[in-house]
Amino acid sequence: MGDTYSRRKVEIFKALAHPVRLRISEELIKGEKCVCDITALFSFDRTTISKHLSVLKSAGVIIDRKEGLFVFYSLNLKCLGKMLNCLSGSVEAELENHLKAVRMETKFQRP
Amino acid sequence: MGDTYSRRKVEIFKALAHPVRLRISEELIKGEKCVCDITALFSFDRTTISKHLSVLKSAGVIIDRKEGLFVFYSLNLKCLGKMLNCLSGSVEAELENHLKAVRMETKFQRP
DNA sequence: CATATATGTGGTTATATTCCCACATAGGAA
DNA sequence: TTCCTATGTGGGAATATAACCACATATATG
Repeated sequence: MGDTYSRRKVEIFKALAHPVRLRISEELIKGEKCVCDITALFSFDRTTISKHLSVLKSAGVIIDRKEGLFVFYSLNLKCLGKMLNCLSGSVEAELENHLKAVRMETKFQRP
Repeated sequence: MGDTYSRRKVEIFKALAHPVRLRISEELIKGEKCVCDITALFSFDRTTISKHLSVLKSAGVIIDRKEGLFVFYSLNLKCLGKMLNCLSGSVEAELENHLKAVRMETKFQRP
C-alpha cells in the first residue's frame, strides 16, 4: 500500500537523519567495513555506535554479514550515493545564493 | 566546508523524516499550495501543520510566498522527486524482501 | 574446559520532538 | 476605526531519541 511505502520512506529518512548514522552510511558507500573499523571513526561509546548500526539495519539502509568474531556492514540502499549528490548540489546552490544575498546586503548597507 | 554540508544534509533528512512533512513535500512536487489547502490534507491541528511547514522551510526543503492573507508554499529541493523515485522504485521491492527475510530469521533465532 | 575478544542488549537519564491550546500578527472588508 | 480571516508563535505535557554503563552472547584460542 502507499501507506506502507510512506512509512518505510520515513523510516529511511529517519535513519539517515543523524550525523553519526549519515557518516556511517557515507563511509559504507566506499565498501563494507567491520564494526571495529566503523567504531574507530567516532569518539562515542562502542555501544552507541552499535545501536546506530541497528537503526540503519532495521531501516534497510545497510546489511550485515558475520565472519568469525567480526560483523561486516555494507550498504543496502544502492541509490544513497545519488541521493547525497543531489543534496550536495542543492546545498551548494543554496550556500551560493546565501553568499550573494549577504554580498547584496553589505553592498546596500554601505554608508 | 564538508562539515557544513553534512549538517545541512542531516537537517534535510530530519525535515523529511516525519509522515506529515514527507506528505506535504510530496504534495508540493505537484505544484504550490496555500497553507489552507495543505492543512485540509490532515486532521491535525492547524498550528501543528504550521510548525511542520516551518521545519521544512528552515531546512530549505520548501519556500513560501505571500499573497494577501494567504501564504503559498512550493518545493525548493528540486531533486526530491528523484530521491523519492529512487526510494520507491529501486529499493522498496528488494527492501521488502530483505526485511521479510530478516524478520523470519530473528523470529526463529529467538529462544 | 577456561579465557579473551568482538559485538549486541537492557536500563536509566538527559535531551529533543510532537501535539494541542491560547494568544499574537497581518491584511482585507465593513 | 473595528471586525474577520489566514497564518504564525510561545508554552507545556506526553512521547521519542541518544548517550552511557553494566551485563549478555558468540566465537576463537589455549
